[in-house]
Amino acid sequence: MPRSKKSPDAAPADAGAAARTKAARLQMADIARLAGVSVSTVSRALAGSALVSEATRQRVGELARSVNYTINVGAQNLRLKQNRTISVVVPYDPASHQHLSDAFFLSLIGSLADALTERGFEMLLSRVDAERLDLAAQSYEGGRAAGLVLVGQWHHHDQLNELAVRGVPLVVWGARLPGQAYVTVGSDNEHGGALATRHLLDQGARRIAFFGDHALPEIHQRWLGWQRALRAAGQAIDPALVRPVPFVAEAIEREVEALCASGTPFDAVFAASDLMAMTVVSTLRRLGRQVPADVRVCGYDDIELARHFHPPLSTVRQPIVEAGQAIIELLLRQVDGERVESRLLSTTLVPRESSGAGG
Amino acid sequence: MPRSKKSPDAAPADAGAAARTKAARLQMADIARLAGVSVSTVSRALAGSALVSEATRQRVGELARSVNYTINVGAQNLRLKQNRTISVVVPYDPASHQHLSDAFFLSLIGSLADALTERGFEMLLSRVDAERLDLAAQSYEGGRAAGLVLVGQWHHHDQLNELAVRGVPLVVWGARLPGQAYVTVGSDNEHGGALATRHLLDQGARRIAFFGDHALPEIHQRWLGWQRALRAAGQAIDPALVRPVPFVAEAIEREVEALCASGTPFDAVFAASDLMAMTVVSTLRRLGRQVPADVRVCGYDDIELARHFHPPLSTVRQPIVEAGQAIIELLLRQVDGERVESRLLSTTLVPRESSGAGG
DNA sequence: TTGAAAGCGCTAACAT
DNA sequence: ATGTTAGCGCTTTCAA
Repeated sequence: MPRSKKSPDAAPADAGAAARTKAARLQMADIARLAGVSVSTVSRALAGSALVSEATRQRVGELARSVNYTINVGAQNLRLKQNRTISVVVPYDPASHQHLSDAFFLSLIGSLADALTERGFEMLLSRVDAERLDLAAQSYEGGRAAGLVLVGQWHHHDQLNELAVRGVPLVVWGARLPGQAYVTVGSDNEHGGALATRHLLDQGARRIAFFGDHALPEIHQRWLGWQRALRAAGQAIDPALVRPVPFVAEAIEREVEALCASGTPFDAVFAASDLMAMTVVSTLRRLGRQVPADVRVCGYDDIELARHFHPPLSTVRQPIVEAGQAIIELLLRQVDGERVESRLLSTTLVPRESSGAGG
Repeated sequence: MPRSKKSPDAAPADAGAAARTKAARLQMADIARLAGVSVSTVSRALAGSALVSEATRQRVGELARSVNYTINVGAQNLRLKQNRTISVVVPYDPASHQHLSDAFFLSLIGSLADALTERGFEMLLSRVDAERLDLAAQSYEGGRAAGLVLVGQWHHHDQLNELAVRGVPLVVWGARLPGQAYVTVGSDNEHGGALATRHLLDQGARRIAFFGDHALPEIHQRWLGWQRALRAAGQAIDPALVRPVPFVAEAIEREVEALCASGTPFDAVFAASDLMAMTVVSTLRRLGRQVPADVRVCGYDDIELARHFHPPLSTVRQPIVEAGQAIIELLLRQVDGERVESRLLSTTLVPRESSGAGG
């Protein structure tokens, strides 16, 4: 005996299937029936079309609202081949499988969310193994997102280039690199590094250690800035003062201990991030060195807590809100088919007490 | 002259329309053509169906991979009426129109992202005016998300109840309240408040001020814990020591100044969040009061930076990773049609130097 | 001003 | 083992 023509598919017997929709949600046909008009009319009314009489538009609109009907955006997108979703991807290092935790990135995500919300876009947030960045493009390829934001460039210049060449609308938060086909937004890391270093010199420091993993593009540029400022001041670059260290509290603590134990004299630290600077300060203090009296410290990022730290942390501000806005602007312009250039955001020095500045 | 039957719609002349897809993405029909099979076969092959020969499955799979084809999840969801997306909503106070910035909430979002990624779900992140929480349900009603997480309860008990009654799968991070139809996950705020307070008493404090807006449910419960611990110690509750203050740095600073200026003696502060505690500490220091020598301070949350603060901040830990896991677990069980109970996560005291503990 | 009907990209019954 | 076909919820042409 043939099934009813209305249901070509078997009634789902797998009642417990994960993520299966429960109670059927209202749809346009329901509203149409309730309003006594056709679905086309409902569609037009809800879209505010002038093709529908004022009265009908009102009636349909109110009806929809009163029963909490919301248009099915998936179906709408499918039909319209459009899409107001942006996928924000945070690559993670599979080795450290670190959780999303750095205050700076978290804030950046907040500012991206704000920038998207302002423009009526939605944000799809996901984490992806940094070795499998090609996966990041799936939400685009699958039509789920109109474009991609990658928060953090890591070592994956080539994979990113490939995505861009493939035509994926993409903006990466990170450093501008030679031979780069993708669009980046980032702060002027080299300038920022130089600002911090010159400031420490101005405060009387003569032996400034650099803390940070300069294999990463952004950190590398901050390191170049450090070198440039030292050279400009006529100082030699002492390799013993370069302390490559990942963004991991334990590693930072060990590195501070190692530096102190090494006997290499130093009277200042420029750390590649505020979080790192704070860890450096607390470790120095534990080892009996005063900040800023014995060691002047400057960080990078200017996260919210920097000014409440003790001593208040001198740092280089990366303009987070502006960053979120710029990333989204450049991305949406790409989505519209425009060709856009990478953007370098200006950094500013925020001198506070940890470097012996102000009070 | 009639148009070709293949294109019932006008060719989009609005080339610049925002968020319009550019170059047509590959679809199943393309793969089918390239592989010389029907779309059904491609669909089955990609789904790993046993109904397709091993050879074909391989061939189709490789072909799809080689051309970066990804299934259109929107269309798939529409057809399957399923959905592996969860909408995470952060309500914001329209008055302060504060940006997403508190480290605790940001970390919680990170842990939600992790919990969802683990389970193969995607996360849609959005901010919504706290007065219009009904909007939060739209992503569910519109079939865009299988369920909702609300990060922060604020004053909107009633609106939340309404959502729950309407059958929206929903989990709220916040306090468990009487007459609550929705599911919450939150830390045991009253116990946490009592823990902190008793700890301060144990450290010798006798006049403990409470900082926080106890009109908010979670803070209210921490405040109750404070009261309970004081009573248990046989202390009177001095209203002058209750300092209701919002989570805004300037307001906190002013409140500390006011308390100091008031002449009301106090030798400890229990602050409703770590961020607040840090601001309190830095303000006290500016006013010449030593922490912990003159004033012992304890916070709430145990954000990452608490232990690197100076002095390292005593606090009550809310288990963030566990929170993210619990929220997602309870939500997905609701999505599966199960009825679930709210969950109270245990809090633990983390004594550090700001309260005069350890070293 | 409205409705009927086709089709967005996919899946699955049904027919081979 | 594979193809044909209907239809998920929506928008828009075309016809009235």
